[in-house]
Amino acid sequence: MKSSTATNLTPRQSEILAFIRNSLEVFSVPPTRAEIASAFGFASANAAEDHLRALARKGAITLESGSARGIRLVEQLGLPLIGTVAAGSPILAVENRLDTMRVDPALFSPRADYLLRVRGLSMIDAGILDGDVLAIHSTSEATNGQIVVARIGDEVTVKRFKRRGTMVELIAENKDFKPILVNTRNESLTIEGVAVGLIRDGMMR
Amino acid sequence: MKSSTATNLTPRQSEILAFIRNSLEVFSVPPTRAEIASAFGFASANAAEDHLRALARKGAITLESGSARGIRLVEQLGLPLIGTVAAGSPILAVENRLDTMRVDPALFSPRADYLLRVRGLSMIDAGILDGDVLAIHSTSEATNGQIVVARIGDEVTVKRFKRRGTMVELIAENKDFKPILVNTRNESLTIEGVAVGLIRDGMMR
DNA sequence: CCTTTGGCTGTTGTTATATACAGTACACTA
DNA sequence: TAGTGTACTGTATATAACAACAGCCAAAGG
Repeated sequence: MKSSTATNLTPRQSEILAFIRNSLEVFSVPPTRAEIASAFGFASANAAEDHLRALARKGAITLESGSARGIRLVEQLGLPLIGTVAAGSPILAVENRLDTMRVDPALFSPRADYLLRVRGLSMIDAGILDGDVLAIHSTSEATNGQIVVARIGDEVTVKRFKRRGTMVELIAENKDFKPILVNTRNESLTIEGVAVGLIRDGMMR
Repeated sequence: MKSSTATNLTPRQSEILAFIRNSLEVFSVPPTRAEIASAFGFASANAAEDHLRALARKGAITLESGSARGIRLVEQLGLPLIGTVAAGSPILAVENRLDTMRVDPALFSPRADYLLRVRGLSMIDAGILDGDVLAIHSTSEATNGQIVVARIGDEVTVKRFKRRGTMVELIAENKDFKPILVNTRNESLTIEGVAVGLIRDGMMR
């Protein structure tokens, strides 16, 4: 299996990483380039920048472009839980991130971009129960048989995907639900992503 | 007694505080003014600024002036453990902060500014044991009888302070140690601070 | 030998962020 | 009824911070 942290770090890079950890622990903020430089006695903040790039390249951190103190430790990175989707409920925007779950995005293949909690029983025969969290890979491409996150106008739903010509069939995995038929010629249908995994928590409750 | 968190927060202020907590939990970074504003739908980042000031005034957070994302939750604020001082060991600079201990700075009076771990037995008769952590109030003023952090040239030591004219006596609280006599006329002596408290951890080990 | 990589210095442009100031509206209270 | 605090809008500005570019030096490796 072997996922998680790549550790081809040079000694110096490990020191930088440790400093970032320390900064988070002690100040609860990641450091700036200048702070790193001054802590290590660099005359130029760019030395810190280089180290950060190396750490990002090696997968130890991620850098939030343009954001002040935008250093994130991959080891405490998770996937954003974007919202809850039922049959017909509006999806929340990425900005309305509800929570983060500490899950390795690379656990799923293709990699998961965000999580979505499913409400309702419409996918129960696919083993997707009420309250389950779906790992979603963002894409507008779907192939027949995949479970997709689809947006029809303002409404978002999770269904199994089946295309026949210009007709798309969104099939609930529950015999009590009828398939949704969409003619892509005159109705707007957007594929938001495909389900690449599932997480079920709170099983003991 | 009554210290710690003042909770005269308005509902709105509590929401802001909760958002900051959430931001720290989810992104492991405090939010910017703009992020707060956009999360709450404020048209102006200044609304966030005002809330932050109110929260800072009420003691829920502290604001690091001029620093990007310089919001700190008081509830997870602590005192910096600056270094270790023995009789004659060099003190570490504030930048060489070793750790943070979650202790209310206002627990001590006057308030503690940093912590110092003491090595050695030179103050054992004052109840300061090897490994104890002293809470230090930064000041260059000391009165007779106080336990001070004194710097003589490059060396830092913790002793009881006694001034007689231009002579300063730094007295160890251990009969095996002789007092240090400093003539402030020709020797450099700096009072770094006075001990205002003591913390002993690891008593069960 | 040349090339690459790590680890730096030094400089500069852009933008993200903090923060001050002026003003509005509303609720509370002395 | 004037005064105060909360909760904002809107504008403006200084600077903190990111990030790109150009180099230098030493060690490693093919």
